[in-house]
Amino acid sequence: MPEDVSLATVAARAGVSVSTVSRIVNGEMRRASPATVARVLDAIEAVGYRPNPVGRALKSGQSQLVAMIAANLDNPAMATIASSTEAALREAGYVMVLCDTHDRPELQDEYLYAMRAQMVRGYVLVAAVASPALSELSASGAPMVFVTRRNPSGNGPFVGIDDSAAGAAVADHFADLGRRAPAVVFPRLGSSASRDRVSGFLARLRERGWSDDAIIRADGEGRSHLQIGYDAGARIFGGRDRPDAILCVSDQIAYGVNRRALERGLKIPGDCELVSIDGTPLNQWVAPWLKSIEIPYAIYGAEIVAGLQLIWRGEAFGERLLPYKFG
Amino acid sequence: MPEDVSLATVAARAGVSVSTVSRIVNGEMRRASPATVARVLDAIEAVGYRPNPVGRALKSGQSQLVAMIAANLDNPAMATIASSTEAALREAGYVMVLCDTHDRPELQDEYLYAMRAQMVRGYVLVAAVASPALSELSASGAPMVFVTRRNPSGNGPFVGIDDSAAGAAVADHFADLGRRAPAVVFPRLGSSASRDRVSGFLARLRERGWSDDAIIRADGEGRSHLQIGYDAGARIFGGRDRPDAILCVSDQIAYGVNRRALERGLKIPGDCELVSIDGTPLNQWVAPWLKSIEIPYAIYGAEIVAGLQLIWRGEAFGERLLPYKFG
DNA sequence: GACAGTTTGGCAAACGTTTGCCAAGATCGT
DNA sequence: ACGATCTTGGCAAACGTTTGCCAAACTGTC
Repeated sequence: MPEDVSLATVAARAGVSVSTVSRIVNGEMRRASPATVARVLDAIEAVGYRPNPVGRALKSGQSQLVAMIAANLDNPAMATIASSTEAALREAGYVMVLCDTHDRPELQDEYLYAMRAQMVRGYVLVAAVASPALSELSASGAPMVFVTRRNPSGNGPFVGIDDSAAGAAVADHFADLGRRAPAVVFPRLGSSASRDRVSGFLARLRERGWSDDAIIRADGEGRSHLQIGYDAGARIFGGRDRPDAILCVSDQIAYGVNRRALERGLKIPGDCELVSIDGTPLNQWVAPWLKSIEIPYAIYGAEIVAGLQLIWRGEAFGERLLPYKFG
Repeated sequence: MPEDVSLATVAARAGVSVSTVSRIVNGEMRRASPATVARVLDAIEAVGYRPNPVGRALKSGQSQLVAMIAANLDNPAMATIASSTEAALREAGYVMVLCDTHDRPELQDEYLYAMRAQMVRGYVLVAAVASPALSELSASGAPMVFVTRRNPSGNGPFVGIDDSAAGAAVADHFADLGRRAPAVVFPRLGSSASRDRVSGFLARLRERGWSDDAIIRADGEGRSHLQIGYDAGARIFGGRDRPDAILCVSDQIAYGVNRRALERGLKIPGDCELVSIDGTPLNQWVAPWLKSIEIPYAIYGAEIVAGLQLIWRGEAFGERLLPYKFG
């Protein structure tokens, strides 16, 4: 209903100037007598005034918008991160702008420029990829938080898990279970997360007596983790050395590997134990055969926003490693 | 790099006035001599000018923002709609703001007001729920497109499938297969989509000779379709009349029903044929046992944006029913 | 009763645009 | 050579805010 109500509308109704209303709206109550304040507050109520974020942004040089630049929304894990971040931002009075880069650096750059033009308050980069605009922006000191993958150019605030430790935990699990032929499946173009998971896994296996070439490694090309798992599965199950335990660095890779296993008539987890890192809740429903390191994506949003707020206040925010569960 | 470049920067460098630059930026080439145009274009290039969307929005009363108000991002189908819409909007030069209402009317209202304050160009409502602000906004003639669920208050532009026909197609499938005891599982608080799917299914079964009480109906409470399916599954499989074919009005409901079936030791699709309406690509990987009406969510974005553009041009846009595939 | 200090509130500029209007200068027809 | 018309471009207002600064009008003090 309130169509065109601005400070001027309120000011006219309360019989004061625009500046007085503005100050009251912004909580500077000392700048007016109690009587005036009351009159203005009444007027605000009466006409249903709400501050115009655009005018505010123009004047102050920053909007209430926060950009989330994500690599791929079709990935349930990222969708959950997006959803929880959106909720946390709203809670804090901000509005989330969502950009899906499909993992392409040019698109990421286009978005970064567009978002700066929008005077966004901050950037949340989920699984960011290296790109010119990113290093530029990161160097300029813009408020940003990296999620899942660390800043590909330099470092910066990070929210995620201890990927290396997660990989090691899976190695321990395989070893404790008495498995003899462990394997790991990962994307060829690894992010920092993938790499850390794999190297943590390998390092722990070495510590527990495996020789390096006794560990089967299979990577897959492309951006689709489903396809990566499926392709790698072909090589793993087709080779001479059949693994009896496989670490998949993401849920989707595990889905792909499992499909291949099914096609080959293998029993999961009977013939081969499958463990993934992600552990989205959907697994319980559609992939009960899958054991996972569960990453608490649903609380990422709160951590991300807490981090942003620290940065806005000028305080330090290095990294926040969240606890995972091996369920 | 270009930090604070505005029309004024360009104007100063080209030795013309701000207005001239503005007009040229907006393509009004006839308002200046070719020489001037060239000079201005050079200056724009040199300083790396990009129009400030905030200033523009303030002046023109509308931003380049389009609000997507979705019920639940954790649902892969909606995530895909969000992703494809985002891509189509970017293509057309707009920026998507994402709001997740978790199906709650108050939150939806909060968002609608916030988005109007942002002077968004249009609204995309995915699975909208009835709420005061929605009827208000819808009555005010704001540009909006309803997706998946029709406008709960009145009608408006719609993008979706012919839900009733989809339900009927499943009924035909069951009949043709010779199934004798069909069932349907749906959420108690049905959206227009759910209702149409169910009624299309029932109507066709009646046409093909079933009496109304021979058809098993099971609904479930709550917002989680997974849980709805799981709960309904308990009743369906626990009852005396075991169905031999079940229509689940969404993928997630089917996941829930299937889990229950597994727990009861039933073979899907051997003992009972399961068909869902949604058919997200993930099914091929994690639910090969599920037959689906496949809704082309990946092309929703393009249709939605095309619809918005029609509306912006003042042309009519009633509804767009997209073809589904029964795969 | 004069002076300083404090309240209270308004004026006006600024943020980056867009656009109606006006004014020179150029072009043309007669 | 003179008015009519067109071209080219600038001035200034406006969109809704915020905020530095100034000016009344109080309050209190000696």
